[in-house]
Amino acid sequence: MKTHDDAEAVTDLLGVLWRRVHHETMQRLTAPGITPARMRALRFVARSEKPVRMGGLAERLGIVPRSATTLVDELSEAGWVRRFTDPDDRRATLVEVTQEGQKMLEQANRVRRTVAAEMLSGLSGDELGKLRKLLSAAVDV
Amino acid sequence: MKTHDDAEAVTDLLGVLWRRVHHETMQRLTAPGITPARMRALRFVARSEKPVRMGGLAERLGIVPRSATTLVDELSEAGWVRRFTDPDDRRATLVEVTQEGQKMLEQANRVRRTVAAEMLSGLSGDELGKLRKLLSAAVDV
DNA sequence: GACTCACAATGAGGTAAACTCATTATATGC
DNA sequence: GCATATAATGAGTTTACCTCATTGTGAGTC
Repeated sequence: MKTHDDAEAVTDLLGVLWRRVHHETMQRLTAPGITPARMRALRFVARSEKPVRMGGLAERLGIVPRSATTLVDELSEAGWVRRFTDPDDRRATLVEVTQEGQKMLEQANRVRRTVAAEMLSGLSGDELGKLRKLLSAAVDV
Repeated sequence: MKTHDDAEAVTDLLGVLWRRVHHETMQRLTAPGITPARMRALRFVARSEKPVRMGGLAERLGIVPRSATTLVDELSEAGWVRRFTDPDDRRATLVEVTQEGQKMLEQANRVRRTVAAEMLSGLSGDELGKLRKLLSAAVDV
């Protein structure tokens, strides 16, 4: 069954590539407290115009709410985000990026972009675009 | 820079997909002691005709030798592989799969294939083949 | 044959990034 | 006014890696 073989191979390759990107990024992000997961969370918070709810963040990141709590704890500890209770629903907590967070994000993004580009340098710009499309399609099942 | 954007997006998507596959596999592999990483190691050992050295296993899996030691500890604990000293180089340790290991691998492979296929069900067989090719190219830089 | 250097594996300890289960505070439908 | 649902979090665990230091073995040199 060719399709099954391909699916298996793809999942293996995903793991290999993902670990590689993760590891290389960790090597280069020397500033204390920066990790790929935190950056991803910070990026999402920073991109949102309105403050985001914890739950929304978790969903967007594809993790369980409890994990988002820890993530935001860490970002907040570092001074990159601020937490406050939603006045319209006091059960909820909202998160927004700080100026410091904005600044550090820009720095870190340069590293991240470089690593990503290097890791995928075996592909042409065209292939990269195709890869992105295919992965997007796979994610949005 | 379109290429950089694509590269960034791709690395994010890799993470999302990889975690999804990982998590779903863990949910279904009910037999105790099975994890994706162990399966991957076991698969490599089982596929090799000759017993493999620890170092070779590590290299193949893309991890440091010390991590392979732990992995083999676990597989061996579960009775799926056997360790013995290489008679030709007494510094080295060789690993080979046991019958039990073979049996469990076949079982687990069914789950694995199913999960992989489901996770990637948004793609046609053709797209899957393309995705595999692109990822292979990216990995073999 | 002893010495130095390299290599293979592993002990000890650490980190990142998730997870589950149980709990507390708040909202909402009946 | 009460049962039920939802939001976040405390406590504890798991997976899958990592580095650094150590031990045992092999190989080249003098």
